[in-house]
Amino acid sequence: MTQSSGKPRIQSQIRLASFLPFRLNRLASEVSRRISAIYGDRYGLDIPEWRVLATLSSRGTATAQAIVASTRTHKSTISRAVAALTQRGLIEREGSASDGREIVLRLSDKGDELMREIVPLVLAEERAMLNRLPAGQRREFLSALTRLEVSLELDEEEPL
Amino acid sequence: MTQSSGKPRIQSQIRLASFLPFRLNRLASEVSRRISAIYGDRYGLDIPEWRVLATLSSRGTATAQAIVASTRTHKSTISRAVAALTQRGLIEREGSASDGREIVLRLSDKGDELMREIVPLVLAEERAMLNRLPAGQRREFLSALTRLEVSLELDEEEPL
DNA sequence: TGGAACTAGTCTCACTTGCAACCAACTATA
DNA sequence: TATAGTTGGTTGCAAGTGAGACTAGTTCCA
Repeated sequence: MTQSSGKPRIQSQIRLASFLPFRLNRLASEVSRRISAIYGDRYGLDIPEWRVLATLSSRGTATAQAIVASTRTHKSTISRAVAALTQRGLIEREGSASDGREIVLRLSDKGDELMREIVPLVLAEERAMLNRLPAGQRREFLSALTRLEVSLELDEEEPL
Repeated sequence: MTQSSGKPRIQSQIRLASFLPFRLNRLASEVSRRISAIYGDRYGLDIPEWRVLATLSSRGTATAQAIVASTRTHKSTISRAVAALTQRGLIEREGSASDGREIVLRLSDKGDELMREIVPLVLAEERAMLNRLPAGQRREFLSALTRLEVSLELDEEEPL
């Protein structure tokens, strides 16, 4: 009665299994789970902490605000991650000369060593997942991803 | 010093902007945000509630356990969503004849009407996002998604 | 038939995170 | 140089969620 009769003009049933946001969330959380198992279990970092370290590893220095903007993570979350990492001696904070409100962050030697250890493991796991796709499809997938990001304006990030 | 000298054999720097889990999470949350704005703002449903309704709309009836399995959502989350939806009169609970522990769930008339109203809006928004990709790339993207799901074993769902 | 092992669903607890209020420091305008 | 508005960062609070204990009901098998 629901769909076999009458005018099926409008799709009024939905299947979660083929519904884009559901699929993306499920995939993203599985991929994150596998990656964060590396830095989480072995090194006791959570996702926000990892993002801070990765940003600093990539940029050298950054303010909390810059990390907020580039990771699209809430500033209170970043603030807490920064506090925890400082506590553990993995990053260093230094007042900015030009703006007394800002605090410039950088990896400590200890943090830098840690990242040199973790990053190759994490990138290897990322590669292993992407390699489940044949090369052509992998390229297409990544370029579609890029196009969606641009189109949804997710890529507004200051260049390094 | 870090990368311009010596052996760059191993990649020890990371750029979040090109890091798969980061990109997937960001995309998934943006896509979810846009879709859930529809059923959230206008109809006061959260994501777990939406998942329950969508599953029931698609299957007709289901137990909480079946919804847990097919949505990969924690059973306590589903339990709360079911309670809220029952409270609002959108779904009905009926003890199972064959198994006294189970409760069979189905949309109420009110819930069915609601879904007939929401689903076309939601699907239109999903289509609008996918249509930002040209047809060929869209196909490739979706089939890569499927392949990743299979490969990561995310698709173990009972058939309808 | 009488446990032992298992399953469906609820509930409590702890943890994470977003919101929003807040403080301190900066900028612009008069 | 006083004042209003803005911005960087922190913190208290509340909401949402997962882990896991718990209850009730079922299945299995001696």
